[in-house]
Order: sequence, then structure tokens, then C-alpha cells
Amino acid sequence: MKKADATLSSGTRPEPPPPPTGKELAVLTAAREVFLTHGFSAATTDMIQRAAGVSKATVYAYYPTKQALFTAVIEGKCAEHMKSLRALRSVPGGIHAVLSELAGAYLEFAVAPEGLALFRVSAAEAPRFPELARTFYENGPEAFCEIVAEHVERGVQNRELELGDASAQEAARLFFSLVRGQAQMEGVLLPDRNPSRAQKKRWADLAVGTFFAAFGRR
Amino acid sequence: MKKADATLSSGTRPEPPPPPTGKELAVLTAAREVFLTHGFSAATTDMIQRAAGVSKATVYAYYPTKQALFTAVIEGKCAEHMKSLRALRSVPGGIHAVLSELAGAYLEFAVAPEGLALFRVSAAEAPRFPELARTFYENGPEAFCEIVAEHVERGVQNRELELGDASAQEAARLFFSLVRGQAQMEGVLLPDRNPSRAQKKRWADLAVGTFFAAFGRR
DNA sequence: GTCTATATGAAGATAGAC
DNA sequence: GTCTATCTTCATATAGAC
Repeated sequence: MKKADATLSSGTRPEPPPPPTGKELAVLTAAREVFLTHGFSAATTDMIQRAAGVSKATVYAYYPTKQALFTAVIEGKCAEHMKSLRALRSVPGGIHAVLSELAGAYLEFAVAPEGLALFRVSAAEAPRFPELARTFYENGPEAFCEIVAEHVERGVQNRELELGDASAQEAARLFFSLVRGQAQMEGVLLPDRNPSRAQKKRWADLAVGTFFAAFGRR
Repeated sequence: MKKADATLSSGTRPEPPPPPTGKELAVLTAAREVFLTHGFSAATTDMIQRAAGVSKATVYAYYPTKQALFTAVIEGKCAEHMKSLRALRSVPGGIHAVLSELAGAYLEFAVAPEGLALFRVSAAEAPRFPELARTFYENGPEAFCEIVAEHVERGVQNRELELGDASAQEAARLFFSLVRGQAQMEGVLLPDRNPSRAQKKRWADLAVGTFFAAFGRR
């Protein structure tokens, strides 16, 4: 009788990822670097193989196709993304302080080179890999907005905020747009430019300031 | 003595585009379609050749490389983009009406499939073709923001707006972020979803409403 | 599992006839 | 200018030895 394989039998989720080690990890790490830098089509298995320091056949031993490897990379990054966001659910303090914290955190990790690259690649491949783009959307922007919305709802109950005819979700998305707007646009389209710490603080302050000017209770 | 070639001798601009006709136009049109759908790397000259109904050699008769053709496509779309925007400089009316108009116009053309595709491709290829991404940035987002900033400055002079410590440019970019935020994020990452007319109106109203709640003079 | 070597196909670009 | 036919290169994927 075969021993039960926890990976296959334990749940309903498709793949609770068995954390890779050794050469598999090397392959996955290299693939991350290469795919995030070049995108799916321009990336070659040769680049990945060389960056990982293994042979071509080894790559295919772990991932049956280039596409499967790509999927693993994007899903892995999304899972990381989601994990970083979880910490922001329980930020303590008044709504103003909380939103400042959220704005700063988002600018820090989503406008970092890796965050931008993930966005770039997800967007580029959205027509070809719609499920991957959706995964990114749900684990990044949407997850962040949900967290903001929770804080916003609390702010409304505390009478710190007043939304008018907007829902908490709409307000959260407006906040999100204010925060990432210019930063992401520049980051994605002008890869040379590197925003200073002061610039990032300014963006965060403008976003929070504008949001409170619009929705703060007077 | 050679006859002077107007294309080469008449100006300092690199290439005042001689409007293509006949087969050249067919090639360019097909290339647009193919590059905007698949991106640079996944697009093949075969697809373009077939879509244009010409032979491979004809493509190369007009454009020496795939890259040159890609550049022509992106620059052409950017020029169109810029042309659409010019009309928005002279919108008449009070600042509220003007900004509503600008918001609606931007949502109409930038979140349309072609606008999204151009953004997607520009973003994806920004690391490889930084000049092209910059061209898009300057002819799209930046051009729009400049126009908004002009209207905003007029609004300040008219005492319709009050910016606090923000500059007109900063305010314009915040407005721009509010307008495109959710629409572009969804459009780029969820290509299946198609926003209804009502949804677009709601986005525009929320953006304008939020902007005025923050910067409108009370 | 891991390597070297290779099959197979497709992509970008060109030659040469008309 | 335009086509058909082809060259060359390189990418994905596999075979077979260790």
C-alpha cells in the first residue's frame, strides 16, 4: 500500500506549493530573474538554464514546459505579494496614521523594481495568460484595496471619515489610485528614473492629504 | 547635382512622417494590429506579412528590421494620441464642467482596447525600448496632465480652486490618477471584463467629485 | 537526477526572378 | 516593388549515457 502523499491528498486547493530546494530552487530563482526582466516571449530557456547553472535537461526535469515554469514564477511572486500585504491588516492607530502607513508601505514594495517588473509582465501577458493576470490582480491591487476598505469602514464608524455617496470599496480604490498613480506610471514607463526617498514621501503625503481633504470629517 | 530631399533636409526633427500609402500602409496597419495584440517578441513578421496580404520581402522593402517597424507603429500611435489630446486644451466652461469633460474623454479613449494595448506594450517593452516608452509617456499621460494643469491654474486664478500646498502640476497628476486609476488597472489586467457606460460615468463622477471635495473652494 | 548532444521547427532576414 | 524560395540562426524540447 502506498503511503498517502500529503501534497496530493490533503486539500481541495490545487497546489499548496511544496517549497522547492536545491537545483529546483536554483531553476525557479533564475526563472524569476529572467522572466521578470525580459517577459515571457523574450525570455529563453537558455538564459534560465545558464543563470541557474544547470543543464537544459534539468530545467525540463522539474517543469515540463516553459509555460509551466512561467506560471510557477508568477504564482510564487503573487503569493509573496499577498504575504507582505497580510501584515497591513492589523496596523494600529487613528485612520490618518494608518493610511499614511499603508501608503508608505505600498510605495515601498510595489514601486520597487521587482514590484514594477511583476506588474509589467502581468500586464503584458494578460491577453495570453488571463488567469495569471487575474491572480496578480487579486493578490496585489485588489487585496490591498480590501485592506484599505476595512480600515476605511472603521474610520467611518469612528466618525473620522465621511464618504458621501461613495462606498467604502470605492473610497478605498480612490485612495489606492492616489497612492500609486504617478509613482507607478513613472516607474513602469521610465525605468531609468529612480524616485528619491523624499519624492516617495511627497507622493504619500499628497495622496493621504487629498484623501482626507475629500473624505475627512470636518 | 542631386535634388534636395525634403524629408532629409527640411528640418531638425528626425522624421516628419511621410504619410504611407498603398502597400506600405497595409504593412503598417497590419503591424499595428499584430504588435498591439501580441507585443514585440511574440509578434512575428510572418503574422504581419499575412495580415497585410503581402510577401515577407515587401515588409522588409519598407522597414529594414522588425524593430524599425515596431518603432514606426508605436510612434504613429503616440502621434495619434497626442492629436486627440490637443482638442482638450480649449474646452470651454467652468472648471467643474471642464474637468468632467476631460475625465470622460480620457476614459473613453485611454481605456478603449487600443489605448490599453498601447499602454500594455509600452510598459512591457520599456526596459528594452526606453525611448519608445518615454515617447508614450510624454504623448499620453504627461500631455494630458499638462492640459489639466493649465485648466487647474485657470481655476485657481478664478478662485474656483484652492490647492493648498500642492502645485498645479501635482494637483493635475492627482486628478489624472483618480480618473484612470481603477479603469486602467482593470482594463489592463482583466481583459475579459468590459466596463459599461454607466461604470465609466461612475468612475468619472467619483474622480471629479473627489477632486473637488479636496481642492474646490468652499 | 543530471549531464552532453541533438532533433525539430520556426523566426528574422535575403537572393534572385519578374 | 513585389514575389517565391531559401539561408541562417536560435529556441523549445528530447534521447541516451552516467
